[in-house]
Amino acid sequence: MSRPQDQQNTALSSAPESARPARDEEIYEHVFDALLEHKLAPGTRLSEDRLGQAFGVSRTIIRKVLQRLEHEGVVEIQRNRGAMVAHTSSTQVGQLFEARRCIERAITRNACTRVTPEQVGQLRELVRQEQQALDEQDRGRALRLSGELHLVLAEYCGNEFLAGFARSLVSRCSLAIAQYEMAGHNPCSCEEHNRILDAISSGDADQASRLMDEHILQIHTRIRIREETADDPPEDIFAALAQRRTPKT
Amino acid sequence: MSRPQDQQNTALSSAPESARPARDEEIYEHVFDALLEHKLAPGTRLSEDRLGQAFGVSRTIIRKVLQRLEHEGVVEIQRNRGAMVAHTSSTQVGQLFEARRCIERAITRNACTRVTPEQVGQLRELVRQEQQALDEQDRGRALRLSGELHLVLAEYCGNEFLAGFARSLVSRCSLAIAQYEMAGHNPCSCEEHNRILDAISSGDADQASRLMDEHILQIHTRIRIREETADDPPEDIFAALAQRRTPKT
DNA sequence: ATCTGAAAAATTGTATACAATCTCAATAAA
DNA sequence: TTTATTGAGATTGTATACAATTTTTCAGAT
Repeated sequence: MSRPQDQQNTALSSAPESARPARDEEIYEHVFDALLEHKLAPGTRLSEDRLGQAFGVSRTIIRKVLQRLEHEGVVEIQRNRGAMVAHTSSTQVGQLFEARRCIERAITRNACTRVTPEQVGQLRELVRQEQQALDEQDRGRALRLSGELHLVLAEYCGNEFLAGFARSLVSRCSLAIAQYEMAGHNPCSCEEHNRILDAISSGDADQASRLMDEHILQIHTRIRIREETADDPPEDIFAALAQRRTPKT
Repeated sequence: MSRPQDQQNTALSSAPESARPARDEEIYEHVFDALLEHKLAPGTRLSEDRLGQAFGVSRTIIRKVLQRLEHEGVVEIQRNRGAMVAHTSSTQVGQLFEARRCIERAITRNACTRVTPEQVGQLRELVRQEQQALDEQDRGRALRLSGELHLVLAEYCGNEFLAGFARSLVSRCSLAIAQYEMAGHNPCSCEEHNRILDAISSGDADQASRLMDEHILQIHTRIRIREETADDPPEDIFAALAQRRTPKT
């Protein structure tokens, strides 16, 4: 229905850019970030054709990306019916936060004995950016940065498996928040984040893991169950997806 | 190099079998079980062509299966270089068991308040089969059944996220064991399994989670680090893969 | 004998063709 | 009006063709 292949040839011949950085990985990150910024509401259909068109690749690549997202739990794929942004049942919300508390307590505890002062500095910087985004009313960015703090802390805990699980849970939680959260709530968790970092940098594992536990309970509490299914995305959402987001730092 | 397509046509026209049960899922399970039974050693190359030939499907399907296995951590895929059964570094072994203890303690604790007597019965049955496999010297089967006990218990804990993590960790551990374990060790953990089930069915969460923790430490202790890379699988390994394993019950 | 490099073979990466399935609207029957 | 039905259009499932890359082989030089 449009010119079949031209973009990837263009990229190949005209742009010699330093060692092609794996197209699928790039697309995956675009979509993943969009989810974390609540640009794609739960229930949104992700058509292979339209995504492929938006990014200038064939369905093969899109399929790979969607399968990865499915495995991380942020996308649902039904046989012969395609992919959509995952819904979260109220039962799942409870399980989600229970699992997060279990994992992130352990991560925080580990981090206390392994994290370097330099890493703490990077974490502080993330909180600062989150606060700044909030000041600038950029809610989507603040949300993503908040999630990113948990993700980066997880990477610093010295256990790649726990870190991977945390990644999956944090992004899944972000979707749940998008689905259930009241419109005009109070999203600021910067103060809590800073207190956790205080405890970590002082090496107080009990205190740090306790604060993290309470922090996650706090997030859970902010959610109020409201049955709501999101539908019909704005028409140009896929084209918008292909735009690069604001750089992280 | 051989007849391109014939098998799937055969399946389509001659066998009307009740609602085709998703070919990729089926293949995934074959390979997954083979991994858990130590039929595929770490380092074994998994060629798309050969796997496709063995199962009578195109590379498309095999690719999907391999990507899923990669995401679960039991297969490594390197760009342009294909897939192989995952290696586990000694650092990872430590992280693996640390994560398992964290997750399975929580699972066991939850199970104590949720598991039904009937479910306990099914778990007992698994232990019984494991013991039987050991008696019959069928070590591969015993290994798989041992892992399956942990997997099924995880499903009974009422938290799908923790269950998913446990699944990934248990299979990953199985590979680590295949890679590191001494040849003539003592693999019997049936007694430990039964004691854990005793505690669970009596509803003693503290005791049960403590026993599970010790059990996993025990498995970890049994592993002795030995640098060893497995190579050259027997030639017909892929054909053997396509055979159905012994039914679970 | 060993190393080097280039050609050949094998393997993976991606796009695409066609089949299978689902969606949905238009039509007909109740 | 409501409910079935049917068929066109859209979407996904799978195989396959071809391109890109890696691996292997083998001649030729040192």
